[in-house]
Amino acid sequence: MNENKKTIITNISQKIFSRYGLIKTTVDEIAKAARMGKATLYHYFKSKEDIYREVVEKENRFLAQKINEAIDKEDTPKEKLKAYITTRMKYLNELANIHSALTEEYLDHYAFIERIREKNFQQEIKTIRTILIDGNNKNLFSIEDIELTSFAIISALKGLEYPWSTEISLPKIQENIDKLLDILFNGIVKR
Amino acid sequence: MNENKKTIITNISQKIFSRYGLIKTTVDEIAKAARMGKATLYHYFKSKEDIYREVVEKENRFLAQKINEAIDKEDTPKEKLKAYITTRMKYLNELANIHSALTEEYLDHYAFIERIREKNFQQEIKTIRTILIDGNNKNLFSIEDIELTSFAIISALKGLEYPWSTEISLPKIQENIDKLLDILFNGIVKR
DNA sequence: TTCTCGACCAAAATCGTTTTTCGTTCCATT
DNA sequence: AATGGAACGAAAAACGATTTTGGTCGAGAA
Repeated sequence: MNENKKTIITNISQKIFSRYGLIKTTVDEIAKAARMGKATLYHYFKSKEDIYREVVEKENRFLAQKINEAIDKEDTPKEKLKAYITTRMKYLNELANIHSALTEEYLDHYAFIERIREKNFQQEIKTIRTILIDGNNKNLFSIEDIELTSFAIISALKGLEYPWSTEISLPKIQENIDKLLDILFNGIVKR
Repeated sequence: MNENKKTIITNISQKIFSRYGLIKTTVDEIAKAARMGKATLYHYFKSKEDIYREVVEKENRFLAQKINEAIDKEDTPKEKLKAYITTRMKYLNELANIHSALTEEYLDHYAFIERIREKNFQQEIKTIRTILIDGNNKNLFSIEDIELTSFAIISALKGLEYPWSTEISLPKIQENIDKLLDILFNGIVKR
């Protein structure tokens, strides 16, 4: 099995899927862009869906890697959490396929999309939990139910990813993130 | 102008729009259900879209009223905020038209839907701000930037409304709301 | 004068049929 | 084992005819 060919196909189809999505992209298009016959694609992949799954999983791994790198650069759990959300949003904007996979309704009925969403979610839970446990251990946080708190924080952060308001400038988005993190850390109740 | 007829049309069409949505509902259907001729509907309303706008705005007013009633019943800003999110979610589940108006992509390009979304959002901002100011005045909260904090809290609460996770039981949803509110109030940083 | 509604109009949607496209496989060749 | 042009069959798109639907007209009743 030629892993190099598989990688070529993945890289090339990644770009085309980014631009046109799963439906509008044709196998013929991918084959031509990769300078191969269509049958060759089927030598390396099970189906068109399989190519797309590989592309989305690749971007999900890349996203996780970038998030982990950003978190590892910080010392305090506070900075880690901040790095987490900032990096996640930055790369979700860049990685069109994983972004689509997580948000587009037309992909809802694909089983593999469901698995990727679950995986991405478990990655989120794990990452947040790790940061919270670290915060508790360093006596900076005071969290009793780590699991529930992780879940609640992810809910809150989802509100940042969801395109619910149309007229928010980019500076305001960063201000919003900063303030939300401030509230999540310190709360609004007087100390 | 017979306000009673207008009300009859609005109430009847509200039920039909709830069930079938804007597209699948026909003017003929509404006319028959209201026991009127089609032309009569056009005597009271500008267009089909105009009837739908009236229905959605009616539900939005009702939602606001229910939220205000729930908030007024509480004494503390904490309880008010809790009542706010609980009541909002409860009634958004019941009021199919305003719920659709706020969330359905196929309605995105209607100007009146944009205005309703903006109005609903301003209502949210105003309600949250009022609660936060009350909290500050009672020396319970310690908020410097009311506007930004309102905005950030709304972001966080949006994460609860967004159907981002598929396998959440109803009890878990309530737990999640409670924990998120706890975090918003007290933060996770050790006090 | 206001309100009502059946008939009508034009545009949009639906339908059945035909044509084209596309995901996948076949099979000969390298 | 890997390759790729051709072929296959199902699905999607295109097409033209027909039906449906949003909205209006104009006569009549209240």
